[in-house]
Amino acid sequence: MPDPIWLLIAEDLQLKIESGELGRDGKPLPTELELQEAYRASRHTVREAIKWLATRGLVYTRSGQGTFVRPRVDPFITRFVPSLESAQAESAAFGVAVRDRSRMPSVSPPRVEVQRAAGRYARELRIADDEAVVSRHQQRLIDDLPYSLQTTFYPMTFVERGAGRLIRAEDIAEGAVSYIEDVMGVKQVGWTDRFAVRLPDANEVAFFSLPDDGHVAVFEITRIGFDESGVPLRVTITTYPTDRNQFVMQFGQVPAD
Amino acid sequence: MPDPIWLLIAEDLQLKIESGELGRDGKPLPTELELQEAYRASRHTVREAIKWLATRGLVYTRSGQGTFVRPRVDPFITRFVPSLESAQAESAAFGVAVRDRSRMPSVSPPRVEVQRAAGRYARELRIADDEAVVSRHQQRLIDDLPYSLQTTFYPMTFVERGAGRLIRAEDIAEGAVSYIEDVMGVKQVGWTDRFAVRLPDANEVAFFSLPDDGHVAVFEITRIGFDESGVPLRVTITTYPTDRNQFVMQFGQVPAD
DNA sequence: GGGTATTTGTCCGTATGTATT
DNA sequence: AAATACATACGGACAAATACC
Repeated sequence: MPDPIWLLIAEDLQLKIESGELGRDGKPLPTELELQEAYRASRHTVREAIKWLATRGLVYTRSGQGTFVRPRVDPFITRFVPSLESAQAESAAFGVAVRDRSRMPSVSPPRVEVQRAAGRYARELRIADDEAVVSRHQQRLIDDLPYSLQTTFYPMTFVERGAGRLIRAEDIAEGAVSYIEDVMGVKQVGWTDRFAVRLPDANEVAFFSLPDDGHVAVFEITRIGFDESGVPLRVTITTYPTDRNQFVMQFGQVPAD
Repeated sequence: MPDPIWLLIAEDLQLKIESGELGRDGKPLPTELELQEAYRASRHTVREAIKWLATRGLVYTRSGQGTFVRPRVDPFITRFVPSLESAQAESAAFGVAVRDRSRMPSVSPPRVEVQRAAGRYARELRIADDEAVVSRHQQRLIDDLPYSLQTTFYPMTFVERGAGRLIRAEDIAEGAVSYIEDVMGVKQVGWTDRFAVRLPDANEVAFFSLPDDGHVAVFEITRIGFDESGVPLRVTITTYPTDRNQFVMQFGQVPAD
C-alpha cells in the first residue's frame, strides 16, 4: 500500500517549506488552484495535504487570503528558582523571571469569586467537599502580550480569620502569600508543583490567541503551598501555551548562567 | 454567520460522548452512514465532524471497524525529588519513582554512538562545535509498557580519561553519573532541568504508539549535570508522551504525602 | 463605501480502494 | 468469499472572508 497522494503532496510541501523554497518572509503558499495544477490532483486532495500540515502547526490558513507558514517563535523561558529564603521571593517570582530581560510584566485586576470547593480543589486543600473557597483569577502579561492565566484558591475561613483583602478585587502587591503570613501568621514553608499538559479551554484559546484546531496545548501547573504544620493554604493553577513557553528548574550547585 | 453543520454535529457528538450516551464500554459510535441519516448530512460533512473530534483526542477511528471513544488514561506521575544527598540518588530516580507503586521498571540495552557535537549539544556541554561526543540512547519501560526515551551525551574525552564503559553498549547498573565519579573523580553536584513540549518524531510515534495525526505531543526534558567547577559533564534528553504523564516537583518543607 | 476579483470554507454527490470481521 | 466500515480521490456548487480598486 503506497502512501496516499495527499501525504506525498504534504511531505513535498513540508520539504519545500523547510528548505525555504516556499513561504519565505510571510509570503503565502501557492493557492489551492495552483497546487491542484502543480500536482494534478483534485482540490479535495490538496486541501487534505494542507490540513495535515496545519494540524502539525507548520502552516495556517486565512480565509480569503491563503496559506502561510507559521513563523517559529523563540520560546520564553521561565525559571523556577528554589529560593527558599522566603515565601515572598516565590510570590514575586513572576516579576523576577521577567525583569532581567528588560521586559515589562503586568497583571490584570483579579476576578474574585466565592464558591463551594469542587472535588479536586477540596481534595488538594484538604477541606470538606462543600466548604467555601475564594478564587482569585488573574491574567498576566509581558510587554502587553498574554503570558499566563492564573487562578488561586484559598479556604474561605482565611477571610473570616482576618485576610479580608482576599475577597477584594484588587491586586495584592506584596503577594497574597506574604499578606496571609502578615495578617494571620500562617507561613508558607514549602510547595509542590505539578506539571501537566492539556487542551486549552475556550477562555485560554481567546486570551492566548491560540489556533482553534486544538493543536496547541497548554501547560497546567498546579502549585500547592503548605504551612509549617503541613496544611495546604492555597492551590494555584497557572496555564501557559506550550508552543512558546519552557520551564527551567535547578537542583544543587549550578553555575550562574 | 451560524456555526457550520459539521461543527454542530461534532459538538452534539461530543455532548453525547461526555454524557455517556455514545461510546460506552468501547462500543463504537454510529457508523458514518448512520450519522449521515441521523443528521441528514453528507458523508463528507459527517467525516469533518469526526475529524474534529479526532484531532482533539476525543475519538479515534479504525479502518473497517468504526469510530471509538478514546478511553481516558489516568496519568502516570513522576516525582522529581531534589534529594541532594548524592548524585547517585538522582541516577536511580527512575527506579525510585516507580518501585513504590509495585510496578516493574526496565531499560533496554543502550544504543551507543560516537558523533561530532551538533550545535545544540556542543553549546550545552560547552565544548567546541566539532568535538566528539558519546551518545547513549535507551528505551525505558514500566510493566513492559513504553515509558520514556532517553539519550545522554558525554564528552568523548571522558572515554579517553578512563570512562571506557561509556562506549560499551551495556547498561551501567549503578548509573553512569556514579560511574564517572568513581573512575574519573568528576562529581555531579547539581543539574538543571528544562521542560519543553514538542511534536513527536517518527521514532517516538512508533515507540509510544502515538496516533499519527500528531495531536499528542511529548515532553522533552533536558537535564544538564554540572561538576564542582561548574563544568557540564553530560546532557540528558528524555521524552514522555504528554497524554499520560505528569511531573511533580517540591520545594521547601512539604508533608510526606 | 461599494463593487469585484481572489481565495479559502462548507457542502453535496459519486466511485473505488483497503482493512476488518 | 462476502459484508461492513472507513480511506482516498474525483467532480461540482455556492458561501464567506479578504484585498484592492
